[in-house]
Amino acid sequence: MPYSTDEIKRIETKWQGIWHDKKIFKVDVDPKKKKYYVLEMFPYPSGKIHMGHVRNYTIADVIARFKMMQGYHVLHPIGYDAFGQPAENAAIKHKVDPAEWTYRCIDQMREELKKMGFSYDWDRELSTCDAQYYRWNQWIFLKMFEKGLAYKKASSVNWCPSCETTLANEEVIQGECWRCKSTVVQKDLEQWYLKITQYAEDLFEDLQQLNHWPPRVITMQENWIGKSQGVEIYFKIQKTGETLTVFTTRPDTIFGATYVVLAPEHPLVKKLVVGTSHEKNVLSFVDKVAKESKSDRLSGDLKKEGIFAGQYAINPVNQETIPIWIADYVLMEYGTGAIMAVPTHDQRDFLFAKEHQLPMRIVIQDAVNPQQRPSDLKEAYEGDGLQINSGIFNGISNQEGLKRIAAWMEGNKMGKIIVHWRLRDWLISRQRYWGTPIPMIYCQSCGIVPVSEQQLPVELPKNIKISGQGGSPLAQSAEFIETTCPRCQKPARRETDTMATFFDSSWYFLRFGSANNNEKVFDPKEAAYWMPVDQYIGGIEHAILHLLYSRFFTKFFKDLGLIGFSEPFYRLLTQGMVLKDGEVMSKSRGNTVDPDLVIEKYGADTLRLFILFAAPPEDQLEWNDNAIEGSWKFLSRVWNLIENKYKKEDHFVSKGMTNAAADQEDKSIERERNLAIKKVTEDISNGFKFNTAISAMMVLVNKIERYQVEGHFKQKTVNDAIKTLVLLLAPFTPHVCEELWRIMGGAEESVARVAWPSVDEKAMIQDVVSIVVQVNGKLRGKFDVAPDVDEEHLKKLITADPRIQAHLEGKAVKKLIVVPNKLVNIVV
RNA sequence: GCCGAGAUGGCGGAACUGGUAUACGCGCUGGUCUCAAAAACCAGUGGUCGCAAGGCCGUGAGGGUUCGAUUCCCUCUCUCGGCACCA
Repeated sequence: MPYSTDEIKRIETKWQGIWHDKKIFKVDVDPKKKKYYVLEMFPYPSGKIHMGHVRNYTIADVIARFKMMQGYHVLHPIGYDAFGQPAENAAIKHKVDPAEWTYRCIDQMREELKKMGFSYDWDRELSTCDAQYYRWNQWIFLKMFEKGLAYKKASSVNWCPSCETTLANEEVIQGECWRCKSTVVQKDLEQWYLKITQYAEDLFEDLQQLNHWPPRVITMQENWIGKSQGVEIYFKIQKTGETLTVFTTRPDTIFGATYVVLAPEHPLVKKLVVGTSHEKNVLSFVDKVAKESKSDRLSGDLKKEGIFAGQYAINPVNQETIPIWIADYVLMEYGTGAIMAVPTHDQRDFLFAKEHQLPMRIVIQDAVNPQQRPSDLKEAYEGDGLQINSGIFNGISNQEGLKRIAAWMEGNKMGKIIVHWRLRDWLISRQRYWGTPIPMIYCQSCGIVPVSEQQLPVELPKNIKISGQGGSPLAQSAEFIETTCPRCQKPARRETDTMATFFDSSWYFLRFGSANNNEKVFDPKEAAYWMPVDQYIGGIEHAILHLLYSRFFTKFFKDLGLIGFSEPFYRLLTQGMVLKDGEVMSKSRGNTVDPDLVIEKYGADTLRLFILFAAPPEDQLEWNDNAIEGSWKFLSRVWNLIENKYKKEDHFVSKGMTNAAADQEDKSIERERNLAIKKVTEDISNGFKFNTAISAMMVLVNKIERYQVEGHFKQKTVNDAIKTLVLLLAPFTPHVCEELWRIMGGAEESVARVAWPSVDEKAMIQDVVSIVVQVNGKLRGKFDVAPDVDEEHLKKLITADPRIQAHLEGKAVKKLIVVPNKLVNIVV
């Protein structure tokens, strides 16, 4: 049978059926076996898979199948991150029920995944929109509430005017909604938060353990959590005696503070100016800043505007009276919303002070370019030096001053040493329908009361009109809202907001271990066996959001005593994007390639092979309609190898060769076979270099074909080489390999259960090695010699060669460098 | 501005701890087969000079270390990604 589209379809359908029916990839806890948990970031069920999914899941599948063949007990599950806005948008557009729409999409998605031949344990499939899943979201929320980690507060929040809902800080990218790119505005609302900041220290410190994560993801998380060590300093307002707290990371410069600045939103601003001659101007300035959007304020020319508040503060270290200003370059969200300004040693303060002719004082002496007068400074000096004008601290280095001044201030109650985190608490309530109802009840007499665990799940009501016109859709349903208070049994109302969908995905990896358990969120014993995830694979776009939240939840579960580890993902691979014509594939650009059409034309195996071969997994991958033909051709050549060259009977084939020459050929194939095993195994194990692993298999095929042409070999040796090839290739292109394995008489019910081939080091030893000869570092010749030949002999051999002699003519040999079995360099 | 990653043929990409640069594939050129085409197979394919043998140049640019540098060090250019009035 020739390798054809029809044949491929038959084979792929056949084996997908067998894997499914015989549950080849089903696993359960087995303490006797060594486990391996491979997980890909589960998809949002849009109904169609795209090339990004194909790449992500193919990478995961090769790893899963490779580990299975290596004898690991592999957990490789799949599910659907099924709550979220697209279902609501579809509901508005097509007038369908979001649940119906979502489940239909899931059905389509499942079919597409099956067509790719992924090795999932389908018995563990889950969807976050199932009540059997989201009831555990609610359970976790109640636990967090119980521990004081879930709380409600009124605050200025991020609001997306187009999605009509609140957003977490992590969902605002450069001032825009991560989903729809609308400009995010600030609104004052009362919302539910998770106290992720309580874990800031752990989330930051434990990054050190994640040695198998891409460094850039670590860096991104470090930046996001944003640790800064500093001091809170207490200034007194001269007139009222009230305390004004500022935050600084440079306590060594405190003696150079010549004014303080408040953010326009700072609560003290109004108090300072009320009833004074400054009131009108200050309030109108505050008003003006408030009208600028956050993104306007952060971008643009960074012009610093400000106004004098008409009041003075007292510097606690020297009792100096300095003016209080209000300026837009100080942000209410960071630190205390107030700073001490040291224009000589902070460039922003410097520019502001110049603009408004505020005083300056140098307190750190630049050793290279020492300045005495602030007026000589062209810019702030932010480097190290000796303390001057700093009272009892004069003469010490500022690095020393940093510690001693901080400790001294703390000792004298002028301030407090603290760590400030950039990370904010996670706003999780959303004014949307298609999500997990927050299990809270508002009672007139008891206040905010949690739903009791026994009453979970709080089911999402059906038949809700979704207009997209704002307000929580659940508020429409009287039947949903009206309930009784679990505490006093009086009539009460339910919370109508739903949870951010990132809540759902923050713990699904634990649920996969106990996917069908209806008694518990997950079974601690199963979690102890399967977790942590050995290899997680997904897109870089989740470097902060999902990965940070998942780490937070894991730490929370550990504190609950449900698990014994604090990091969920041992190893992380972030795959590169799939590009077409140099741009990211996207519907809006109209440059997508539908995986379904590619499967239709070439089959899943060819698609898998191409996507693994075209680039290393972490790099961007340029889709190429021509190049995929190469993958098809390769599989066709492998196929023909078995059709044409694999023979059941082992017999000696030699066409006019001496036995010695035939043995030589025979040895050579065996060597190539072992080289391929070694290369493929190492490439998968060390960094998932699938592209070079595939090229090694191509090399083996080239070699086998060449030996065939010459016709000198023992059949058994060639058969072995072909069998090995099929096993090595099986994780990459499983359908065709299952079929070939069966044709060759493989006994196991699936090639996935056959042991991965091992390397015979002895078979790789060569009788001759090629020695490269250089003269002055330039390649001048090659010699085949016996391994470990002695230097004198080698020298004689080389210098006797006329080609080498030509390059040595009339020159004295200065030096001879010999790298054993590799190279000789003659220096003249 | 700060941090991180990178730059290799016409293209995607290889190159172990410094040791034959361009593996493997795509494309291209020529050939075999065919009435023809497709497919398949074979050969060639960094630039340049040369009839040839062979020489010279060549991994973003410039310098350095070394017998020898894509690999190590310094300076610079460009590309991509992240963060960014963070006190």
